[in-house]
Amino acid sequence: MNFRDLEYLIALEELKHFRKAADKCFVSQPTLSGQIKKLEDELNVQLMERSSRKVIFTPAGLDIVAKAKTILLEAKSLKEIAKSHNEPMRGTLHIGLIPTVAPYLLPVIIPIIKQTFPDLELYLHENQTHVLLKQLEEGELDCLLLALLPGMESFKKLDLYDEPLELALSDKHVWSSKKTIDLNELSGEHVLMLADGHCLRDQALGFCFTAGAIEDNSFKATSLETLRHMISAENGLTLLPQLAIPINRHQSGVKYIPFKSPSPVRTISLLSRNNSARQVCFDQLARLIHEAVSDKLQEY
Amino acid sequence: MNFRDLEYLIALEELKHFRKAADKCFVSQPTLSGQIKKLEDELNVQLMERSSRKVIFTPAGLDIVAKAKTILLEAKSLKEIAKSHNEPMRGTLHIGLIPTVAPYLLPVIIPIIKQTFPDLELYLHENQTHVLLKQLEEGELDCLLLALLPGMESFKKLDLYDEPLELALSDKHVWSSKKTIDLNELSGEHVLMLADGHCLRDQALGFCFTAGAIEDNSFKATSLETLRHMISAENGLTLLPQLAIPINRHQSGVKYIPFKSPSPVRTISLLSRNNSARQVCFDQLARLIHEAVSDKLQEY
DNA sequence: AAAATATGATAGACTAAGGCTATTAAGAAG
DNA sequence: CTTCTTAATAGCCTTAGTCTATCATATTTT
Repeated sequence: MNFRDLEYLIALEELKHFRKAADKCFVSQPTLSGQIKKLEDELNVQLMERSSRKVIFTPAGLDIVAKAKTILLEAKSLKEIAKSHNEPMRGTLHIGLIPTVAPYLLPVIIPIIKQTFPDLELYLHENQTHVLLKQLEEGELDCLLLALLPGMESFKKLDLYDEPLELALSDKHVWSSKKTIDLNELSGEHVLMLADGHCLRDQALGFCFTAGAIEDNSFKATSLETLRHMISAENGLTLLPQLAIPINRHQSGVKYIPFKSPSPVRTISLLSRNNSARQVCFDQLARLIHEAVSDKLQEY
Repeated sequence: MNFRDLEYLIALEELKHFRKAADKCFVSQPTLSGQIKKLEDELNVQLMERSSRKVIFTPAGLDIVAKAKTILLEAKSLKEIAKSHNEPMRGTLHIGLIPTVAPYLLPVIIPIIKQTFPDLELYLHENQTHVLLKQLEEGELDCLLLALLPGMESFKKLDLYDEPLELALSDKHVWSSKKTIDLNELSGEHVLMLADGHCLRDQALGFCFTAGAIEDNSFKATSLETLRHMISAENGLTLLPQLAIPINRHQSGVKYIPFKSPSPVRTISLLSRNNSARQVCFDQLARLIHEAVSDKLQEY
């Protein structure tokens, strides 16, 4: 049995005439005759009576024509589904983000995405890098927005923006009035850090180690916001990414000082599976995010 | 697109593995790969991501798998429908009967048919011969139960029973105490007849003409029951088929006298289109009716 | 009654779709 | 670096589906 056979059958029921039905299906009369016969053999039912004057459908034939019609409708609907999925900026998209990116990046990009791609239905998953990578690999997520680190080479990468880190300190701190600061000045200083597992912790630790700074082991923050409050309360120091910093670099008792060039920086990228079907979608999304964040970072 | 392709796709979604899915479908892995690829090309959507380690379905793929499943279910249901029609003694049957047969034959056969073939749904259509023949030809009726007449050769015929005609007369009539009568005794007698169009009228007229009897033109009955009442009221004569006659041959002021051999007789047959799909059904039905009526006629 | 017409079935050849085996290519794992 | 796994590719073969031409049958016309 065959979609084509069902079409032949339906045409025949409609026209009650082999040659006319064959014409309608753009095949020869013997072809249609043969396929109808084949269908009858396969179903082991006589679908119609033929004579040189009339084609009379049996009850079986009529029942089967009715069912055939619903099948062809379903098949058409399947093609419609395929067509609707053809538009790349449509449908659901599961995006993974790391906690040091999500709360600061999303307010910048979500409104623009919603406006530009209204048919895109976003699901946002906040998790640490290693979890996200696993979920991406398993197909639970479609793409990730995170800081690029070694070990991500097996994924397709689209760079979005380079985000400088700045020094955050209490406005009571002796350095609080500095306009800029050199990374090496941190030498010997105690710096507060995020908890294990946050990639920003590892990156910040790297910069601090190079500069000769020391991690303050008395406290490990579980989020940037906690870290920020600790700076204000404990008169400590830390590194924060620029998007987490208010434009005027002074808020709630915390001051933010940019580093002199070369500033410590992290690269935020869009990661997807190498063979993902939605590269077109990701390309467009990456370009949009790149532009939106460039505009925003320019303000600093 | 193809039912087989959809099966391949569903197996692949279930197993997430080309070779295993191919095994499940009893084809080689390259065959399945190729058909899936063909399906993707045809639908112009990527249905899954392949890597040497994983098969991850796209949202499009999942949607299409879901639809494919419903299509295959419908296809299965179509085959079920075919199968159910395969049983010959099942389903609807439109039977045409003539008015001089229906009221006397049906009480004899309907209970037995219902009991023997409970899955047969009967629709009974009472009409005169020429109407029935047209309806049979057009496919509106499946078979006819009627008196065999010339001009029915183009249909498939199954003889059911030969029904003798008997003489009906008032129990006040001088002949009313006769045990039997010879057809030739009707010579010169006035006989009441059915109205035009009833085949029994033509048959009875034939016998009477041969015997030298004369039609009483003052009255033409529209049914056998009217005719019977007229006999009682007018002291007339007529011929009635045996099934319309009470067993004891005397009821409501009418007596019935069988003819001496050779008795006038009509043949009741089952007619169907030569190429009807339900010959098996008709054969069985005919045999059942033949037996039931033989038993009944034996009682006279 | 014979010829013409209409209509579905059959025969035989051709094409293309679908299938197989063998091999390749690309990742992943040891 | 090699081995293993797994999907893709190449090349060949079989079969299903198609076509044209013709036949068989029934109906209508002459």
